[in-house]
Amino acid sequence: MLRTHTCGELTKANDGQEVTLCGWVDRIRDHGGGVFVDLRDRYGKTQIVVGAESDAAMLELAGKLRNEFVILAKGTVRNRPAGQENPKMVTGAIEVVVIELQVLNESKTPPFTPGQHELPNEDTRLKHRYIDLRRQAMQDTLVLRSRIIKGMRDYFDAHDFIDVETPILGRSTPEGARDYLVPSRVHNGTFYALPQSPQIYKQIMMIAGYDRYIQVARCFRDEDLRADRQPEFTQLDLEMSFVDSDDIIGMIDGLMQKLAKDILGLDLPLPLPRLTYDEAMTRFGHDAPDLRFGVEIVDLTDLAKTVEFRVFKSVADAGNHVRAINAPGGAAVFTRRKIDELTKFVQENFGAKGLAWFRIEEDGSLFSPIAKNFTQEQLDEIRSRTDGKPGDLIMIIADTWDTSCKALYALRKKVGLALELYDPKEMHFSWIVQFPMFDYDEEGNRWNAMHHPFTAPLDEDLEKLQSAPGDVRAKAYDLVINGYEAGGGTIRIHDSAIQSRAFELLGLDAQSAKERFGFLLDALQFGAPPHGGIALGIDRIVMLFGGLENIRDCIAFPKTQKAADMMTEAPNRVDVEQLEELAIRIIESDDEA
RNA sequence: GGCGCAGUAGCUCAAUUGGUUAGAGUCCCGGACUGUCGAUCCGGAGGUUGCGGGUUCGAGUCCCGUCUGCGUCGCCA
Repeated sequence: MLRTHTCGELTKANDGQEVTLCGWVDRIRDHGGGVFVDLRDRYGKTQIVVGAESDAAMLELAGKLRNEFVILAKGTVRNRPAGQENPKMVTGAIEVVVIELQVLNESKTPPFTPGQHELPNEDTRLKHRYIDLRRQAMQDTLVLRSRIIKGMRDYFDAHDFIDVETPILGRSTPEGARDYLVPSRVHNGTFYALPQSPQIYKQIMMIAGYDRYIQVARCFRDEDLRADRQPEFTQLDLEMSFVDSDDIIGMIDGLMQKLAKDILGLDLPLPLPRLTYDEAMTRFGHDAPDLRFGVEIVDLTDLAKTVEFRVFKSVADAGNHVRAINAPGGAAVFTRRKIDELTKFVQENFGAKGLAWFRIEEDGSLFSPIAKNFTQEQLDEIRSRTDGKPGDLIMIIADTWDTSCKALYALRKKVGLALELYDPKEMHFSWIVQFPMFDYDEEGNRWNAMHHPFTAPLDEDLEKLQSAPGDVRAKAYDLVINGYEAGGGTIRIHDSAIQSRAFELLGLDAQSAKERFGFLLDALQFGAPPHGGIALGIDRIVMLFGGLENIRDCIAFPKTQKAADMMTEAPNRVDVEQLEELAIRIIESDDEA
């Protein structure tokens, strides 16, 4: 090692010691006769001094240092003169008086510096990611990520799980998300698919008798990005045999308790709270609600049937829904203009027909442009059902179930944020369980698997597979943290009769099921144990534990919204020779339609 | 694919109703200075206002198109 210490560890205890530090020049304060340099590595910063003790040559060299030069400084640790300590620095009690100074490497003037106060725009950060990754915040996050993954591995190792790698080059099973495809050279005209998850492999590991499997698995989905979604992401993939839902949930409960304690110092009481899917949709309009605050949805459909107001009455009579949320103290924050914006927002994003609202005045009366359409009794009823208090704002969506859920969920999120109804540092863990097994595809006129086609139904719902598929609930569970889906899993079907029935409902005949999943269906017939598992989104968990707002900040080299890497400029065009070997021809489209 | 926000000096931003030579801080270059820690002081350099059209006597500003980044809806079994 060129160095004897890092830049984050020297204290008064090292006074008088001769040390050698290596690092990057973070900042220079040049007084002519004396130069102060903050030297930085990933452990911290230490002030080094070239001053009276130094000869002219070293002073000249120090004067030539610039931001992000890589230097080696050999010197003596010395307590700083009285009054010159810097309490903001961990090493602020000491400084290193330089005896020998070497420039290990110069740096071009960087487009931005890791220590600068205003963060550059994201494209600049992504293009020069090596500079961005020098920032304290990025380093903290990558260390956090490493600790979380190690915590997971330690926990599962202690519970007898084994870590198995599954293929990256796999078979395309076109269902769900789009695949990333890799052309085969040996078999021209055929393609591998990158895994959307190791789902099928881990089930086969159960059939093979490795009853506790984990993997830190890279997954790929060729779909559009979001702040919390990357095309390439990492999940903690897990599968267990001889288990039911409670066993998987319990295992992950234990993991979350450990991580919360080790990483955040939080004591999580177990079991983590569980909500059924129906409950979540009814109370919050979403299957991953943010439970750090209340503001639950109140159903006013029955009341709406009795009112004169045609907008409400017609919706209710048509079998649709009139539902409300109450923004506590929202009247002051959501002005008429803000409400107009919210109305436009729910109309444009969710196709809602409108947004009705009531403001509760100081005297308890309800003010609204539509108030004249209601009797006093009806107004009182609206107020009491929504638990309205003076200063509150009641927002009502009259629409289909689906639209009212989406609009009210989105409004609830905005209300929680705008009214600061929760502490941003708070963490709330919960499970959403008993998802519907299928949802109906109106356009395709058929049932779709809500999770995947191997998900097992609840035992008590088995007979409804014949009579009422839409009412069948699945042995499925999602882990929700602060309104984000942090993981999801299911118990799998290991009974071939039930599996056949599920395929039938999904419109897959025996022949096409065999074509698509033949190898798994075969394997399931050779002694498949009852099994199930879960996948936890590691990037999202890092984001949530780190209190961050987007997933790119949790990944060393993330992709942009158009799935590009700004640093390497991937994806890129390749040589004609490469394409020829793969028997691939590019069709250039010159029309913009 | 839809909707929205943004793009001006290396970086972060400003520029009145469309008006004359596009400014500031920082960075960079040169100089001064031994106790700074967002050092200070003096001087200097630095611009295809993302790109392409259009309107106008005149466009950073208005219009059309396009590219890039971000947010979001669709999408993500």
